[in-house]
Amino acid sequence: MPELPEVETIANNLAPLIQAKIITNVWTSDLKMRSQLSEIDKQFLPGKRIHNVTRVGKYLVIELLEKYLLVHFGMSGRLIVTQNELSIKRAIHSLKHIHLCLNFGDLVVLYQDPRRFGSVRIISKAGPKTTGELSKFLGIGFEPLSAKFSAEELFYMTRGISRQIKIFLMDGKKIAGVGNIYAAEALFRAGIRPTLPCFKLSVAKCSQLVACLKSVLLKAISKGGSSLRDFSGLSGERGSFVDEHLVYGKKENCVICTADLRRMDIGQRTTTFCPRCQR
DNA sequence: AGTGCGGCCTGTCCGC
DNA sequence: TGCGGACAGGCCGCAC
Repeated sequence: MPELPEVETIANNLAPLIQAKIITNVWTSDLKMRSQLSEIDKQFLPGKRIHNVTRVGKYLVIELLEKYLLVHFGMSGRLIVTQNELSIKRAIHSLKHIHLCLNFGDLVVLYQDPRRFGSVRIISKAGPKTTGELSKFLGIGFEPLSAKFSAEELFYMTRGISRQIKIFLMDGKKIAGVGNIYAAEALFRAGIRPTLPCFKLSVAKCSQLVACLKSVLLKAISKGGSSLRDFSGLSGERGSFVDEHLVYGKKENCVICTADLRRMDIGQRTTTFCPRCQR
């Protein structure tokens, strides 16, 4: 389940591999995903050069001269890069759930997504010219690692909001790229109960939460993300941040106070927290 | 406007 | 060993 650190890792790994290269050939499964390339898109891509590979929220942004190719990994999406000694045809036939294949001649980038919650789409730069504008265009909230996302900002954003803080953290229209794993981990590290109504966050708590969210995301990026079930890097390598999860998916006791961790559904998502450390 | 919920998907795991 | 059901959950569309 790629969140910000995983997508950042994918972008960082993919950029040097395909930057300045030209797409020679495109194949799609045409199976229904949240969105997929149209016939026009498919005809457009061949011959186009990759200018840049970045990340906005949980989107992988493959930048061409006139357009953005956006990949959202949903729950189970991943990229696989393969050298072209395997022809496209053989790669598609030997791997299941491939929905997009970008051929660059010397290598092939495959998008694989068993659950098809992901999306692949093309956006014209006629609207959003920069990735900042793209973020606005997509309705994506604050990049949590940007300087603009501060304690003061979070305090301001949460005034008059009654929802539980964990749901707020995971709302991409408010804060970009934070999903179940990093919301749970940041709240644990900040000592904040996931069910706390947003408006009850003090300035001090906002400050802790912003610091913990930033540090947990940065640490995860430095470790290549969390490798859980459906996520692995480009060539199948594992992100090692999974070893540093303190509450997400944990059944052991709290690493700080040894109390039993509690599991509950928050916004239809399983959440683990420490009832003693998180108040 | 803010909020909550259902639906989309299939591989994996667990209990019988 | 085989099978059914629970579970994983980001995002969108919709209703209130």
